[in-house]
Amino acid sequence: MPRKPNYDRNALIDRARDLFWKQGWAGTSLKDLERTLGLNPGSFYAAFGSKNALFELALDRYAEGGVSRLNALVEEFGALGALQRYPSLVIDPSSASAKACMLAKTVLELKDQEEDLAACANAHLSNMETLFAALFREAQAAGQIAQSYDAETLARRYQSDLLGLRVTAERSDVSAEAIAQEIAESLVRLADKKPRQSATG
Amino acid sequence: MPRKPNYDRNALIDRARDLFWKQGWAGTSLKDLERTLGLNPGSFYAAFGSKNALFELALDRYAEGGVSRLNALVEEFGALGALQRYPSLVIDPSSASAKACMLAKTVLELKDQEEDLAACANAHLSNMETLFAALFREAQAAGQIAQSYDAETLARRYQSDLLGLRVTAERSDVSAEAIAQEIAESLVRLADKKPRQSATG
DNA sequence: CCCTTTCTTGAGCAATCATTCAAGTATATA
DNA sequence: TATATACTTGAATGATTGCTCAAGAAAGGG
Repeated sequence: MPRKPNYDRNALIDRARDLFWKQGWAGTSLKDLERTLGLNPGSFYAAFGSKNALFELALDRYAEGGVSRLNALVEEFGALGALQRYPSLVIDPSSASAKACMLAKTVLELKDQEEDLAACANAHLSNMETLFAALFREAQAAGQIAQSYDAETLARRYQSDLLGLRVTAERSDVSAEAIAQEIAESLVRLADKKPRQSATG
Repeated sequence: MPRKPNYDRNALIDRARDLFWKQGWAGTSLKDLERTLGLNPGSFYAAFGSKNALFELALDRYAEGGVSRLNALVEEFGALGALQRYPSLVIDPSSASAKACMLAKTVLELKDQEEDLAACANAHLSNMETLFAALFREAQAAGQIAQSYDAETLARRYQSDLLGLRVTAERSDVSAEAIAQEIAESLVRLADKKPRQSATG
């Protein structure tokens, strides 16, 4: 009997994700959202409940996108190939509304102010790290990376490099692409060499 | 004839720097500042002019501290020694009010909203990169790093790794220290090996 | 002690914040 | 076509934002 909303909720979440990604949590007012989504306050709150609820949906949507882009690379290029190409993909100027990782931005901005949202972003980052570790293990099983490395350690370092790359990309497109290449090349060097037991102080 | 302020302006800037560092620009209200600095609105505006003006002072102060800590390491351990120790120093839990770089946080938060402040942070980051490059050149002159590397490229990559490390440190103290060690060790490997001309797509 | 100069106080400003809600509008079923 | 059910509208809420300014308090020089 009722009436259907005259908007595509899914598309609205995408647009909200892009806006939050670019402007951050505090930097995005409800007026901004109303304008970008074409929604009046009443409709907005009927659809999403609150600004924070929509932000969490945007985080989930963002993380989803990252995972599926990574999986697409795996299908086409295999585990190691995906790990090598992901850095370049993620700072591709033509792709997204921002370079820096939205999850990292959220943790940095909201750690002290909105624990719940920061925790959500953190969980998504941990999940990505787990995916990376699985890919490193796969590359090891394929003999492309020496068994002597710990996949979890490699994944942590890889994610850290990725986060740095994406911060750098927010500052300068040119030097970022070179760094992305270096990250990819460094993975090749893990094939033969064995890691030392760290003893440096 | 006049009266002297009953506060230490320098100390206030330090405290403001710590607060802005932890909470960000939007996350720090004037009420927060008044409380932390022990200043009423009138005194605050007499002393600093505006919230943004104080934020810029805080950025300068922050950058100053980074430079002088790096220089102290250089005096004690030389160029390469400083580059190796700086990552660990910068995420030392006992040192600072936050792990992530305040300059990077500022760029990420304010790039689209407060161009002037973001540009200021950006300039400080570029300055640090220049310092890193000089240290890499010094290490090359001392025969500790192969001449075939480009010091500017090494500096850019080093800074990017550092930024990633500090974002990671904001999430987990334990894995960050391990990454800091890896960054230090990777510098040693630059001694003998020659870089390939990058040709990977 | 007086006077000038500066600093401190805190009430108050307009603007903006996220959010609510009552009234009006459209639509699918009967 | 009537009715029930949602959705849309937009004015209004109280809280908070960064900031101003007039009035009062303190302290140096004479």
